[in-house]
Amino acid sequence: VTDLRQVFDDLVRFETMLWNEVDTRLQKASGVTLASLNMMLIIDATPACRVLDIAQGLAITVGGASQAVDRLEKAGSCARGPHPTDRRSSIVELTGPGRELLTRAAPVFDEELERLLGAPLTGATLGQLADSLRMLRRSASATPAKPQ
Amino acid sequence: VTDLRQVFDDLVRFETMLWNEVDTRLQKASGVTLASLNMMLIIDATPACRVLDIAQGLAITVGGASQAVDRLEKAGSCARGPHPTDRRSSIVELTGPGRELLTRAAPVFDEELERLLGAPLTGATLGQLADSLRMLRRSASATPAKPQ
DNA sequence: TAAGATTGAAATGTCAATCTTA
DNA sequence: TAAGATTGACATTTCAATCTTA
Repeated sequence: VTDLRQVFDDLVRFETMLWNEVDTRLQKASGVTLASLNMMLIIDATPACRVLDIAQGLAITVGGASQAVDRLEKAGSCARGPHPTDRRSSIVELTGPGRELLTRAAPVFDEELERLLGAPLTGATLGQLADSLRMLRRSASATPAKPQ
Repeated sequence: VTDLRQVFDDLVRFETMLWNEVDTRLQKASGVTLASLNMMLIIDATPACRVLDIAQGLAITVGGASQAVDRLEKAGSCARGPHPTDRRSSIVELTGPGRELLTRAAPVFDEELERLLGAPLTGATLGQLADSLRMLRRSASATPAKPQ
């Protein structure tokens, strides 16, 4: 049988190393943090993106997402606008400079992912890993400790 | 070909959800944070454990590990003692209450791992996941962005 | 000089309380 | 009442500077 503690350990430690290395490289090459890039990718991919959508996309709390938007907005990479049908919400959009930054940083991001995630595994093994992680994520989303 | 951004996303988000759910359950059931439990497991498993060993085991910086030991020591779960051959170092050991806490919290930890990691996957799939993560972790350790 | 460790400041997340609008 | 969002207090990590000993 598989040692679940070992799997947990390898998962958490690899995620930490992966995040830190990509983040370091990204800041040196493009001046963006990985957290910012991640958020910009979500904003870019979500039509009429709300703060709540960012929170769910990043798997962080709404409060944390609101503060993250503050920082990205202060940096000039995104802006809040009025929501057309719900005045409790704002629409978060990338600014011109934000879009530029995203265009510049994305290739660096992809290079690092290839180096740390793609290169060490064969195509078939990587495909199995992708399937397992997608399954685990969906399963965890469906079975929260705090229901509702 | 596999979408590496999607793999990265699923990996990071699942890790976040897994960590937060296990942490919440652990605090309610045993009054320990997952960060503390993780550190106590390393201290328990490492003979003559130094702060540096904890940093490497958790994949965090030495500064962060030093502060983490401060907190665990303040909580009464571990203690620094003199290193027998190197006076720059300390030896970190679990106290009696720390060992008790570890004994009480470990089963809760294992239950949560089974629920969120073991149950959603078949035995064979889980075994492949374990192999891939071990490989990726070793690979990332061997190819740091900052050499040495 | 280098290695192990500590410290303070800055960044980023959680949580709980609160505000506004559905 | 509930949902979306904001805010302030707190926790934990990184980074850089510093201290002590090899």
